[in-house]
Amino acid sequence: MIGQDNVFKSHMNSESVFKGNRDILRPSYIPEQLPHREDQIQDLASIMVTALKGNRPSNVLIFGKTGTGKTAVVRFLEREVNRLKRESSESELDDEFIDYDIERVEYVYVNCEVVDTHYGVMKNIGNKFVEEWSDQIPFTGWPMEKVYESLREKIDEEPRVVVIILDELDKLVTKSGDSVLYHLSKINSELEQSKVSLIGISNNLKFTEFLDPRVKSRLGEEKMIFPPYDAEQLKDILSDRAGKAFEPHVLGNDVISLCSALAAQEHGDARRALDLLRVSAEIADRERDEGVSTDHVYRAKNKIEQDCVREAVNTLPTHSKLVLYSILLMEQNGGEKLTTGEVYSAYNEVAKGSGMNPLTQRRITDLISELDMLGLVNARVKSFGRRGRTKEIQASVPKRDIIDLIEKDESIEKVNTLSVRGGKQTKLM
DNA sequence: TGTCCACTGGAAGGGAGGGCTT
DNA sequence: AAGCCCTCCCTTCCAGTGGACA
Repeated sequence: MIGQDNVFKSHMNSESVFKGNRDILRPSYIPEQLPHREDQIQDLASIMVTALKGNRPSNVLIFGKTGTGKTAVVRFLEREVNRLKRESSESELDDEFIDYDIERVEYVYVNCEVVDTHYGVMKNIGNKFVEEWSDQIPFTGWPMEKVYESLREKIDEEPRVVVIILDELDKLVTKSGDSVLYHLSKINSELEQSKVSLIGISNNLKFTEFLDPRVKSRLGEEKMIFPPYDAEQLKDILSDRAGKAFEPHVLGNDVISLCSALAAQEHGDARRALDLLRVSAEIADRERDEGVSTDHVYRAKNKIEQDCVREAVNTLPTHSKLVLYSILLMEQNGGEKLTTGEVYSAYNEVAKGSGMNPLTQRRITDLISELDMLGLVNARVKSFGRRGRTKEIQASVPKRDIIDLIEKDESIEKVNTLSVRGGKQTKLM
């Protein structure tokens, strides 16, 4: 029941620039057409069509930067196969598919950024073929060999062609090595009824260097490289989606061009372009503006960047937060280009002040490297000759904002900034 | 040219925490 | 309950390093 003065009421009745489903502007949405990826779709379809005939398609490795449509193309084909399967079960298939064995094709999608352990990947694949909860592989507890055996048996229960999509595969390999790929790429020799084909998706061309040569050759039977989109192509993609997502005449003249141009500067990232357009419209909506203007786009750009940093900081483990906090406090007190030793001393004080046992310096060097990888600090190794060799560390986030954000964390005690000196520290060891 | 500093970063291993098996 | 497995986070140990300086 929505009462007379319910807080949502005024918002529910307000006009929106969106025509309805705003998920159309989310990168995960797969549209009916993928502009400027027709060639890639055809290439991949020509490999995957083998599966529809009941044979094993070659394994495929797909490379390309973020937002170049790799996942979209693969999932597009998955959807097409599922559509054929549906039509086939309802006997509505065209005659040309009469000789095909479409209902025996199964797709399994695993995002290795989310599931990044051997066990997790095997478990996820195996459980796709289980309906009963009690038959599921548990999320921990089994030896690897048993998980693999169970996965193999489940796949081989009936004759089928299983296409396993491993998205963000480089994340799995750099974190947990190539043993999953080793097992999956040789699984066909142990299957009696079924066949397995792998599609690996990665935005890092070099990750195959970490692979065992046998795995590398089995996995890379076919390779595809997705080029970045240029500004014109991004414009087509955005126009296509905007037509479905917005009421007519809502978008200002240059809104789509600007979103495309900004995203093209960042290696042609369509995901970025879509986010920009969506957030711009959300800002316009929130301010009850009737249309989206380029001003909204610039503000959306800032908002996305800020949200990214805040999200990254918020999800840091406590000790990483303490390290970042120490760096920011030292910089605020006049320190610049800090060394690992200086940061460690400051961190020691901050950790003790918060009632925590400080970690070792070895561990802190790893945490600093992680902060560097996240783009929250800039750390590079520099030699000072006789004065040693160490990292030179600088924060690359807005100091005051992030200090405030970290101080909101209950487990971290606000530190009297005067106690953490900028510049050279006296050693506490 | 050799020394030396202040680390870097790899390797190995411990232990806690999740959960299964017997 | 005891024994096992896997993952994560961490410590300990230590060889290696770039370049200023004697």
